[in-house]
Amino acid sequence: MTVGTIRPGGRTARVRAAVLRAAGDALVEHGFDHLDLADVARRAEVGKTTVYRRWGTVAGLVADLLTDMAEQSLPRADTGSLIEDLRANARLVQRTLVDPRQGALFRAVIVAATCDPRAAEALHRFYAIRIAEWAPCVQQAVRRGELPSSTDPSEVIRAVSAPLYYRLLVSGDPIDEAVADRAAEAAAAAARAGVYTSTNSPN
Amino acid sequence: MTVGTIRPGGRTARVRAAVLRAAGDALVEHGFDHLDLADVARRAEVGKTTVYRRWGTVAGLVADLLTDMAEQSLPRADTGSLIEDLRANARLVQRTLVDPRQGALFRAVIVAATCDPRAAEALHRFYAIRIAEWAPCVQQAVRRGELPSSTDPSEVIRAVSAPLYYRLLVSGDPIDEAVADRAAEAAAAAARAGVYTSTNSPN
DNA sequence: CCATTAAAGGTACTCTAGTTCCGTTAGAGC
DNA sequence: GCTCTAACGGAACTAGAGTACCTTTAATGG
Repeated sequence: MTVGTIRPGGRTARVRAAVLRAAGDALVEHGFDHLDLADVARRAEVGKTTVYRRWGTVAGLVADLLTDMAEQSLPRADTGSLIEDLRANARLVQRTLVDPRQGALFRAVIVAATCDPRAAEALHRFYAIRIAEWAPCVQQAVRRGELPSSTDPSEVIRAVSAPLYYRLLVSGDPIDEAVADRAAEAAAAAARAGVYTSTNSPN
Repeated sequence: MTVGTIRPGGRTARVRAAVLRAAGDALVEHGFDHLDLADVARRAEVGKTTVYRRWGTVAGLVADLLTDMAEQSLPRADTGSLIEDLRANARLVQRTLVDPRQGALFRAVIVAATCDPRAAEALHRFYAIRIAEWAPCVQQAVRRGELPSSTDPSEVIRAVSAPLYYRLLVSGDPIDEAVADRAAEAAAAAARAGVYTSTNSPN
């Protein structure tokens, strides 16, 4: 065997999978702070040296967890109506954030992103992917003539999620279906009013 | 002197002020994680035992810092036009989040809130106060007939901030004046469309 | 199937965040 | 201005997160 060969197969991949799963569990239970890499190693039935060598810090581990999460994506809706599509998106986000496990996970990775550049990079890529996945439903609405032609699709999708994350992280207000629906309606109303057109350069 | 007297005056208050200022500086420099209470004590020229005794944990200290921040509030705008008032609010938030010191501080306290119940409580009270301070400009717009009568003022104010915080914490996209203005316009458009009316109970 | 060596595992160690203990300082009441 | 004690300060101590070092396992290429 030649020198310098990388060995991603078999054991290495198995260890990574076990550690990431354990990291998710530990994050949900203890949160981003109070997260002990030795505890993660124990849960994953893996040497703690391995965890420290491969991931180094809690933030590094979370960054890898996010990269892994970005790979599994959910299909977007396509109902033929902008408001219905946006509502579907808003409710998907709402259910995710309200879910005890998923919600805690998202909080944890967002926290990690504010502490570590790699985690931040992974988080931003994650949302860039998610937003790009849903942008087509705005583009279709433009083609159908529901929205101004120069509407920025990403901006509309971001506008749907923003109020939900604001509640999760900032105001702490409850995130129910009514809130999700209002977020979708608000984004649609603003888009229709031309707020998200690229020609709209406010003084 | 009687047993059980509390002594908030003089030294105690001085120590608190010095520690909170030092905590702010340290948060801005190192962030919420990597924050060492011994370091805060050193900066404040105070015994580290004192810091541990009075605040216990990093999260506890940040919670107190937030309580202190909530007390100093900025006056709201009153231009006589909804969109102008909302724009003023959006730009105020934008400048705060973009400012190196303030931005880092806000990130830190939001992170602290996801880790500690007391910090969360303090954060939610902080934003409840800020939102209540700005709600009157929506109420006036309602009185002027710019918005439907049953519009929820708090919801409009939240809608202005949400996209900015979303960028700060989630997507990592830049937060410039144009973004702030768009946030204000979007909130105004949605409000005018009746999205934030209490009678709007989406299926 | 065998040789080679990434990558994992175990143990002993270090270093520092957080605690304990006790002596000192200074604010509140008379 | 004297007393009492809440609150602060310093130093020694403890625990556990993170590191270093060396051994063992198993993936890869021939």
